[in-house]
Amino acid sequence: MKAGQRNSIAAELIAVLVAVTAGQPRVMTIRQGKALPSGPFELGHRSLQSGLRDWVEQQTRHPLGYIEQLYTFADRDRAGDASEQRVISISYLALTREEQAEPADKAAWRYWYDYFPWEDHRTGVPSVLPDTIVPRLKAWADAADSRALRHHLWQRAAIAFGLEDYAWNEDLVLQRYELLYEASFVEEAHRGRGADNAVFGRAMQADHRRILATGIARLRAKIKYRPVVFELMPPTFTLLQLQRTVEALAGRLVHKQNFRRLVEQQELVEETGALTADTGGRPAKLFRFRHGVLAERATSGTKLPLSRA
Amino acid sequence: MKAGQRNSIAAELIAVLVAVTAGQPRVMTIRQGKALPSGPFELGHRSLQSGLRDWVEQQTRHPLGYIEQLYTFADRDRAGDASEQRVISISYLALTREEQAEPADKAAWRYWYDYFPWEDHRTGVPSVLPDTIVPRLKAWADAADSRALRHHLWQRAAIAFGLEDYAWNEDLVLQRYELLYEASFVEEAHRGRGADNAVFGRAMQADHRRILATGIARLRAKIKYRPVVFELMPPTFTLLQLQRTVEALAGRLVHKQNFRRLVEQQELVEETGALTADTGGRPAKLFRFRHGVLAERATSGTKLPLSRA
DNA sequence: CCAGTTATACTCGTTTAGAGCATTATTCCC
DNA sequence: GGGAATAATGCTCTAAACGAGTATAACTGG
Repeated sequence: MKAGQRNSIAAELIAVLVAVTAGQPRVMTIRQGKALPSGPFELGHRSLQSGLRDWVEQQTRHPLGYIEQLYTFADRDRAGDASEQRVISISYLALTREEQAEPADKAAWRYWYDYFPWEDHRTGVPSVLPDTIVPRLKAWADAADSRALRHHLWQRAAIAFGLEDYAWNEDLVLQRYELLYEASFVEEAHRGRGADNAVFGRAMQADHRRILATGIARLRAKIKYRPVVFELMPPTFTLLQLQRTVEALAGRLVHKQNFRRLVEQQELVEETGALTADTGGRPAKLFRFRHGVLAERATSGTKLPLSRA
Repeated sequence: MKAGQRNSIAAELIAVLVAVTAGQPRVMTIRQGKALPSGPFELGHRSLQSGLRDWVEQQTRHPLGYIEQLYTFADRDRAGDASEQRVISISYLALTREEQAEPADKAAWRYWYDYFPWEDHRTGVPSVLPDTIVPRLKAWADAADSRALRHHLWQRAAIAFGLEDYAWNEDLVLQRYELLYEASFVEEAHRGRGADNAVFGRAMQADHRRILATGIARLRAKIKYRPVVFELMPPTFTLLQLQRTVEALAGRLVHKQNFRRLVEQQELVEETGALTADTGGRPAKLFRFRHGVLAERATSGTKLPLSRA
């Protein structure tokens, strides 16, 4: 059978475009922050990636740098309507430096923790977690029918949110979002019926927030073994700037001395010779990314010296 | 714009279905081992995964267990013809135990090292590497125009194949295949013009061998941090059987005592109480996978205690 | 009984990772 | 000019993880 003739299938390209500015991670959005840049894949596109570039650059006037594929899905219940038209969504993670140029149209950079307030642990555990999310998750789990199910749900919550004896794991962004979705604590879970989205983060259209969660999770995992942070850095930077960027992405603080040790012993950077006329404190050496590492090491990378407890 | 109407797009689902039997890794194929199981995604399918299951089970009569997405692509030069029809290929990695039932039709399990003879280092470096591949790569690199390019190509070869001061890295399956492709050392690179495929492994149709390489690379990387090996194991097994399976996938041997230490201290398995009436040697305890770990640990996993040099 | 084979227990030295202390070099403010 | 505050940077300590090796136990087949 010659495929495609009997099938009305369209492909949609979606980008999670990330930049870190002034120590804050941001994501490019359109429609008042309610959607990620996206557009249909068309016959004229050379490849999926070039199609993505076309759309994003058109919608946001911002060029894409590093790109990596996230996930492809086509679940029937996505659009809500069981129409004849079937859409395959192909999502990407893109990293860039925030440019001077004004984004086009309604495109705008948004702080990503506006969408996931419970994910930023840099200044300690966000109060919304112990105050609201955890008690509600507990109540939700307790409301389950069987004893086994109650235990199972609470177990999942404990792992995802670092409760009981489990430590907080910053990589579980997607699991946390999905748990909140399952428990109907995010607006997307009950469209139109209205929920207090103030507490559970800013909502997005369709499943864009889930895709964003996927992107954040991937990026948090990846910075630990691949030198991708540098895609987000300016040409030269101090080690503290680099550290702040990593911390912004990971949503948690790292041990400064150990971070330096790691970066230097892995020879990820080289001195430029210059110093910064910095904000308060002793002047810092300026570094640049040592591009050689990309060639030398197909493997290993930047492990985060995260704290134990 | 309502997408899809102006575009004639079809989606194809492709599976890299892996099993390990008698210490040998195998992949499910159709058409005399020249193709991976695949089929079009259709409107009737509930999701991409369920569509994949339908096709593979129909073509091979073998049920799929664990499934994970590999990659989605739609490069224009794939099919060779620049036709009006555009195909998006979505590939998956699937793990299973080889079943008793005869595969349907022309479906058959094939040793995956038949396709990549240079990837099996369990009994030492395959002779094809020093005897043929390396000299030819050297000649290929030396034939480049500029001095810079010569150095660059040889550098890439050295990293990918563990030459010069670089150690062999079993995860670089895809990089190695692509290098051989670039150098026109695999049959796929010059379709119809005929090459000695005996040396450079069995060829496959279209880019199926590249997809297989992607699957192997993913699996080799994944067994190091996630307990996915158990998807390939029978319900109970000895630690040596487990080790042999890991070694079959990784294409290299591991240190037996350290492997046991790792598996046990991570509490991946539990004793069944039974022993094996084994082949020669002292009887071994039988273990089963401790399914609890899947719930307990969303992160971390089974690092391989690989040898240094 | 012996050779061969596998299972299993332990030890040793090196490397890595988390944590903390100490010192140096600036700016800001009084 | 003298702190206080802020950063940068150098160094040590400890525990865990990792690669490697030794030793011993339990079985099979001749």
